Amino acid sequence: MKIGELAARTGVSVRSLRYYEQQGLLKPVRDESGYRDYSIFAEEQVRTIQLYLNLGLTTEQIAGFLHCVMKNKEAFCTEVFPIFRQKIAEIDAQINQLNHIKMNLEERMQSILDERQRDEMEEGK
Amino acid sequence: MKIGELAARTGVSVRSLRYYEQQGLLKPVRDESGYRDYSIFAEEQVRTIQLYLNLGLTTEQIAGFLHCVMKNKEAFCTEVFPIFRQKIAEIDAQINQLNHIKMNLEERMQSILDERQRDEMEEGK
DNA sequence: CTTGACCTTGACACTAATGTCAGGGTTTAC
DNA sequence: GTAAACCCTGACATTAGTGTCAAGGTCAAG
Repeated sequence: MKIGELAARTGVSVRSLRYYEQQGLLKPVRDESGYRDYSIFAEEQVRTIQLYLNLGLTTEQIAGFLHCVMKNKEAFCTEVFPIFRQKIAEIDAQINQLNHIKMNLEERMQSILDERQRDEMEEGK
Repeated sequence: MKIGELAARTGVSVRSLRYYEQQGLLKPVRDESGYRDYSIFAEEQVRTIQLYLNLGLTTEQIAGFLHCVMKNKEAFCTEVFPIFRQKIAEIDAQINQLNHIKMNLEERMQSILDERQRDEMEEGK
């Protein structure tokens, strides 16, 4: 299957497919004229890549375990667990920071409201 | 005050001070030889800029309300509220997305654990 | 009057995945 | 045999703030 067909089947752009290859995620063979030739497994592989990209993993991280995920041996792929744990820890840290910022912003809004209230009181006295 | 002194006082790099100026956040005058000359108010202004950058606002957003925050009239600056509200909404959306991703990752880890368990059972029977 | 510390502008690098364009080769259908 | 549709590589742009370098002007102390 040529790159255009794979792109059409998966909804992933030709540009991205070439990028995944460059990052070591796909390894199509080349035909006589240099065109990429993808196996039938490439389609599932691309969907898997997209899945993990959407979960916020980088192509580098995905490259670290894609080979065993594709063999349906996720369960015995020792590379998967630490990456998932690390990602979850990152997410927790991000959520914490966002909550801090949100609270800070809310405090600021509240103090503005308080100040307005005070000013209205003073005007009215 | 020249740019180096302002950088030393605030802990913000010379590079960043020039960038803030380019983004319309600072407007130092120039002396005869073209050197930037900052007023004494610039120091507080820079600290304020850093505060809001750390809260995740962009220089463009900060430029939208910095003038009135600096006059200590935050309370009557109509520009502040919608920006804060928008930022809080963005943060909520980000937290939601991160939670979805986290749950997805946890489910995946759990299903790997379950699969391992199943395989161990099968081996042992 | 020279040295070193400071200032100026302009430019490129970084991150990560993707869009897009240019310039050129191949294949397919008519 | 030609035009359309496809493929190739390489390169630059995007975001947003900051680091860093080059090439050069200015200033203060000795």
